[in-house]
Amino acid sequence: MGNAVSIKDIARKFKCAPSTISRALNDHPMINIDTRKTIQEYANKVGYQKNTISLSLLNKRSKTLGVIIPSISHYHETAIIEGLEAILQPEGYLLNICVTNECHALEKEYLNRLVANRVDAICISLSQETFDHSLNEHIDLAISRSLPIIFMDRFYHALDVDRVITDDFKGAFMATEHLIQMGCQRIAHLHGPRGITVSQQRFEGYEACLKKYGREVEDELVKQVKFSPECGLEATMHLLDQEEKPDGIFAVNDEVGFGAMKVIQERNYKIPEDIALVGFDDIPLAAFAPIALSSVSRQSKKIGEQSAQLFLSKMNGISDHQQVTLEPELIVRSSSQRNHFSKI
Amino acid sequence: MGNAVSIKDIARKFKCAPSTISRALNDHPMINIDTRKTIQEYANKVGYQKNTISLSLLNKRSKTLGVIIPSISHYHETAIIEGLEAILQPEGYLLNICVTNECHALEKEYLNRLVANRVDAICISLSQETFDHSLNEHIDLAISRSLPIIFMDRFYHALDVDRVITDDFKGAFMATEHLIQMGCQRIAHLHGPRGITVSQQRFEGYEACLKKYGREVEDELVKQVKFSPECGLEATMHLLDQEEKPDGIFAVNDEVGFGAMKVIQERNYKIPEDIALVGFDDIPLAAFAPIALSSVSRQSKKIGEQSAQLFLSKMNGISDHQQVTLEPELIVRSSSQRNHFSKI
DNA sequence: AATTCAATTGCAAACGTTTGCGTAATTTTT
DNA sequence: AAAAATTACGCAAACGTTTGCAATTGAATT
Repeated sequence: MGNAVSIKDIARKFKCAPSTISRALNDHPMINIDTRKTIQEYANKVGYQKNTISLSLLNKRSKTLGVIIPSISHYHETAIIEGLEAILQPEGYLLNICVTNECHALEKEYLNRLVANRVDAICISLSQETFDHSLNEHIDLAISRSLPIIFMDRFYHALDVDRVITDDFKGAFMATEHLIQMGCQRIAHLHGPRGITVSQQRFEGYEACLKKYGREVEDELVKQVKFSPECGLEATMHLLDQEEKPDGIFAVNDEVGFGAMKVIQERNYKIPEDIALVGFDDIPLAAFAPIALSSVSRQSKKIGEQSAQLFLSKMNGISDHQQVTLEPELIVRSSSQRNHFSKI
Repeated sequence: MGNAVSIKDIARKFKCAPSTISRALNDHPMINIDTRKTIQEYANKVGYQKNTISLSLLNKRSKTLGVIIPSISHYHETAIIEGLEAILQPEGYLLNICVTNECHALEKEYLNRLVANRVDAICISLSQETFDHSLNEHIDLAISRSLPIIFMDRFYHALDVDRVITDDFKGAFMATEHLIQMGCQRIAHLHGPRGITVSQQRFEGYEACLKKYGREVEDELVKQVKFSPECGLEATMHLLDQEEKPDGIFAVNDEVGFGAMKVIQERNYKIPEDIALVGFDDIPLAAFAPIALSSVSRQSKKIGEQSAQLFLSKMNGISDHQQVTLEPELIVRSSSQRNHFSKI
């Protein structure tokens, strides 16, 4: 790439100043119309392409958005990226995507690298470690330098920030209430990893709903899992090993729900008659689970879109902080749809 | 971000030349050790951070890899990204990820944007449209400017390129042969979209294997689908509507396999006894399908890793083209594992 | 005391582009 | 014909950093 043709090269060719070439290529009326055309044609012929880097240096705008996410292996995260791209591609932006694997050190490293690269803003979903130990100095530092930071999915301790989240509490509440309405008496919860806001929020929604219907959270009905089908399977196995089994399960996400379903069927329990099951995220395969899996959609793509919009408004100089909360949607499928309804 | 502190700012503070600051910060022995320490401490205090953009301009190296992929919603693509990051993060690189949605115009637009941004190389998986219509000028142009282009997954018409692919032909052959060995007599294929190399390769592997065992491809046993469970379901429905039904199905990928499985079960056929089923990609949920889905692993993460390695070797000045072909692996699960074996 | 040498630091160019201002050359106005 | 206005272009600085070379200082050697 050392041989890329520059404005200076063209200027040499035409024996004129680089500024003339620059103006000609930008169709500046100050330059004679014929000169303009000639230069444009030549530039076209030799495949001249503007060097964005020098422009970034000059304008202090890189036309790039940094994206930091803890993982990229689930539907939710890829849908967010799709949402970001859908809005930002037409605006000429590029995405620098960094995956932290829930590791704080990596998050910090990536944040620094993005700042050094002078991205115009950063959309970030905090890592679990950052959350667990409140290791926020790197974030605070970035904010203090007035680099726009947009939080996605996970709350941040400070209040005056920009963020786009789904109301996970409400989603979990809806899922649990649905199970109650389907007549479930003992509703278990497959709880996500500690320290992640969504895990906490979903548990609280589950808890609040039980309370509303005069029930208590029973510790033996709450199992902690990672976001994988294997973990869902194992935890559900333990649930089924208890003498008093659950007749409804609310899984922290669909992958976990898949795992739960597997072991429930292996043990020859009927879904939803014996055990009704609801997941979270509404992944594309949810409807193709052994029994079509009910799920709470968190509008993942919309999170990306809204974050992108928020970013654009920042770029347009809107400085007051915005906090967008999206409504979850309960998608009822066979895994929880019972024909006899609750007596409640 | 207009307020970021620069080397010039520090130079003003110390009433010395920017070059001195630069050398001090880089621990250059030419600078007095005490001066060095003082400057470094000060820089640290005010949170100085090197501006990578100016360095990119100077070095003609942006420490960024452009990644162009047709989609990001499947396991395969996200695993590739994970592989790229795993290798390139420690080397200080960032990834500019662009999703084309199989659209040629977008691919071209993104390619230009990446070139303008002077990425050090581009890892690309060509869009379907680019393939269908051989719209390769944008690629050829980039190559002619000696920008390293690494092709992932899909072949490219030219021979002397860098590429990392899985042997899809072989994988498909293995899947089909396995079905034959399981005693299947009428093996259907759910064919991926036209114009995509992997679709073509997998079909050819299927075809070659049938030939090897003295069979012919029957047109009514080959249905074309998009990479979604919905399409898999619909196509399989048509297969089952025929009077002579298949007793084995090789699906172009696992999502399609999920769709196929759904309708097979709805029609009360037994898997694998009545119909054996094999997918492709070995997605994490494959083992959690209604009947654990046999699949061909294409080592998606390794594609990313190898592409990254190839890229690094390019950066180290190795100019001869490399073509890496990874071996697929057949993972046999319940959806195809029969207890009585073929008489062949 | 004159010379050499080493230790520090500054100067200026370079990367590629834009842009305010100055300056020719040409045309229009008085 | 002189003054004013217009047209078309060049100069130079700026963005932030690095680096070869020159320059300065002071100490060590003759």
